[in-house]
Amino acid sequence: MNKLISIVGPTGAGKSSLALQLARRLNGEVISADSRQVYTYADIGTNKKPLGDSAITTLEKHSGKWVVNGIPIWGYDIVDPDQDFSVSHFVSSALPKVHDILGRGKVPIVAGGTGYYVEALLGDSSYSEVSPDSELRDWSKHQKVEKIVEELRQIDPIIINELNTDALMNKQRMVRYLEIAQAKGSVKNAEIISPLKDSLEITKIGLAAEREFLYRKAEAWAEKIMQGGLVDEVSQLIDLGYKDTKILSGIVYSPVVRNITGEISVAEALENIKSQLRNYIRRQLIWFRRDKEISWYFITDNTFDQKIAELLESSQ
RNA sequence: GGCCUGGUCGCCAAGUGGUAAGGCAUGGGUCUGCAAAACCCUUACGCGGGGGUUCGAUUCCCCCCCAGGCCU
Repeated sequence: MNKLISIVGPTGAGKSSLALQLARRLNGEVISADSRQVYTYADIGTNKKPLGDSAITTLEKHSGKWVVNGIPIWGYDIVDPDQDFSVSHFVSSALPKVHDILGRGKVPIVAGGTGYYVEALLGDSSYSEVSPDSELRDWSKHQKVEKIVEELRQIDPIIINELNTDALMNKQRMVRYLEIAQAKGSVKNAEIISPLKDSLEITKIGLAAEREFLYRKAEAWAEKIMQGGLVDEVSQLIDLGYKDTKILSGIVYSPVVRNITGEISVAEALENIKSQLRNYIRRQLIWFRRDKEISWYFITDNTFDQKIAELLESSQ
């Protein structure tokens, strides 16, 4: 059975560098599972381009992949910032890549912090390919969740019973379910589960550390990119006309935009970025906690290198 | 030395003589195309300290402490 390795964990835990190491050792190629690294022109704020990483000796950018130290990393620069991108796009792009890599006799190494993307690709989480219905979405803006839920109940009462109360209060998700139900008759009908889980031997590696350590590391990174090119990157994105895109309204980027437009100071922007990163790390840890198949490695453990070495031995 | 204002959860901050809003942060959680998203839940037997009045005070009175401002 063919092998696939996945590496997950919160930002800053070192997923990419471990992925590169494993790729070199095992004759593999990396697939990035990150909802922000797919965008062109967003290199520093997404950490595609780590600042001051001496381990990186060569770096070539191509559309859809970068080649770092001779190792291909797929999933970078797939689309421009003004284009739609979502789980389904990710799986459509990554799944063929997995087969492609296997077909060349190499090992696919999926590394990323977007838990939903990783799970959808591996088959641990379902998704659907129903396209957004802009009319429905516009209409829903002026509706209450209850109204959306009622509409959904008319079409698909079964799903309503299966949903928990948290979901029923989440308008964004209810609109999506209604969208799917309207297109397919029921939410269940649209369910897609990736087949990878059953056709590959998957090794899941989780990288983690103490909360405080991760927070401090993320804060240090924030300071580094703030001084080292993030502002220029954001200015460039704005100049290219991408001011109102998803990437610029997300964490790390939005405070910089607000600083550039004069709403907040540099210091405030930095604090904002740090606080958003801490929050993000927390949510990532909560997400990955669910998957009991993940073997966790603590990067602060002084036997970390040794344990990784043992892992490499066993996966040869 | 005198006068004034203020001292409420980690931070910001409402408020009442009848038993402490809210925001942020924190922590937990949900997850079928926005997932670095969206949403849900969670946090002060306590309102600077000590007396007093009262059936009852965080809220009223007295003293003290602290912070800021002003005056001599």
